[in-house]
Amino acid sequence: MVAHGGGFYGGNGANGSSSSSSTSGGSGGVGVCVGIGVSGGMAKPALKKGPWTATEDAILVEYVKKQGEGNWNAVQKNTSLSRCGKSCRLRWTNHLRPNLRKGSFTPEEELLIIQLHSELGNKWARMAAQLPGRTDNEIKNYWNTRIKRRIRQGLPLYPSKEMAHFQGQGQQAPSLLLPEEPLDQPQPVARTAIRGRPPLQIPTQSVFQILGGHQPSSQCPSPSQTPVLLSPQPNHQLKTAFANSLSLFDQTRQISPSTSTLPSPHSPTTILSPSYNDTNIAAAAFPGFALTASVHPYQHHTSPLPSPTGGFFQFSPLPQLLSASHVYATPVEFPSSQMYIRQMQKPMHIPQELHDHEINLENHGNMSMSNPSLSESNRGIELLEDLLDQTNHQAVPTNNSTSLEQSHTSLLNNNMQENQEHQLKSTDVNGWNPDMGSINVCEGSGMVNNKSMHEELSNFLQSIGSPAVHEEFSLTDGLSMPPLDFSAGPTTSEDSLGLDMQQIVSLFQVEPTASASSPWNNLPSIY
DNA sequence: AACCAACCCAACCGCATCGGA
DNA sequence: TTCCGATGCGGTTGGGTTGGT
Repeated sequence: MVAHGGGFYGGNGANGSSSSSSTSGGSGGVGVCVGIGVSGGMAKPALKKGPWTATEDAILVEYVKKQGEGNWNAVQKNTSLSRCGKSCRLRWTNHLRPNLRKGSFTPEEELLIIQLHSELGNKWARMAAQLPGRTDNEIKNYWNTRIKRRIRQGLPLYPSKEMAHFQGQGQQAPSLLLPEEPLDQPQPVARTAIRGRPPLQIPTQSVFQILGGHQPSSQCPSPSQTPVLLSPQPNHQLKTAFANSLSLFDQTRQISPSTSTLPSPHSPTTILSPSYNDTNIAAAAFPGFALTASVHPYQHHTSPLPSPTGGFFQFSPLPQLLSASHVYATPVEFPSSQMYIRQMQKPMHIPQELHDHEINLENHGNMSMSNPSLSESNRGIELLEDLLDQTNHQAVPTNNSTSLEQSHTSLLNNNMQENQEHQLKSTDVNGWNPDMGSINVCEGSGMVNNKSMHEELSNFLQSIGSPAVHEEFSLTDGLSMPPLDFSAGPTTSEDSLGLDMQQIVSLFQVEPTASASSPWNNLPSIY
């Protein structure tokens, strides 16, 4: 092997580009050998490429039976096989090793893949480790074809059936709420009549374009220093709505009714660009939506951290406007791991006046909704879709704001103000809504996989003054840890709770009063 | 039947990491 | 500490297959 000048497949790039084109045509990959076959003056069997034959498989299987796995480069030395070690290893792991599961993925496997991908991103090998008998290549191929199709069809990455499944299992759901749709089946793009209210995915760069500001030049280390400058343009209100959402990325921004009011459309407004602080959560209020994640380019994994060079922002429907209870999850970076802060949302009571108001707005907007409680979010969807349309048509914001858009932005303003008023009404003297439900902090599936990680998680939660964890930790090594008990409550200041503060404020749309030094002092008795 | 586009998937490629000398 | 081979991983390629027209 060494004698070959250190090269797999001949050790140079020369034959790389031609690759399998030379091998394929023939049935069974007969006899096309590419690669450097000569080293020094001594002729060596050329390294074969392309599809494996049954004979080759048999040789490799026999070899592994005798010698065991590993030392793949020795295969060529010790057998008649003219395959490089790399190729042997690949063939073995992907096709020949025992206990491989062949055939299409089961629905359970598909769900697991989706869940794992939401947590791990494109970590195919790690995903494969949790799917017995499946290879990383298989999973990768499955995901890539599935993703390509869904993107082409304009569908979100994670169908809601998976969400329902995770909720039913008490498992961790990805941070996305999605429309009802058959798993992995082609569907037409739904531009209107959205019943399930899908999240919307809007290219990151387009968002920054729409905002008319600068996008962060790099993701790290501190793009939060870069302000986004909003210029006053006809669609200023729309942009401001976005800006308000994006600004909630930044935990230094004070969330209060005064700061969340719309700025004058005649003056530029500076907001802070998304912060990349680890403890920050991207759960920003938008009428009927929340900015729940950004999806990184090429990796397809969600994160609270927007990627300035690609990917897209994801807006999900706010759960409190849904008719049934929903799990609303937001990923947050956690030391050495990932975890979720999950809100177990009780069914939210929607006051009659708000309900009526929504109906009025619908009538005013000539909208026909079968479910009044969804109307606000549907307007949000249309707003966002309009924006998406803009970006899809390469329309950097110009002066031609449509009447529809004006109507939308008007409704947007009304709704935001109405929402605020309603929130202030329904919260207690300290600004906390007793109907908010509980917050559980729990691990991402498969991430807290041993006792030490559990302890690490425990320490972390204590350090941020987290409330008690109600759920048991199911560890992947079969152990089950008792719920973490922080019933003594937080001991830290509001500052160290910034992470939770912002999420709570935006998720529950409540406004802590300035005098409430520590929101945990006023949490519902469920804690 | 022929054509074409989309899909599937095995295999390849480049790079990163690990570990031993 | 450096070098280098072995291994692992993720992205990409391209031929075969399938389904629609």
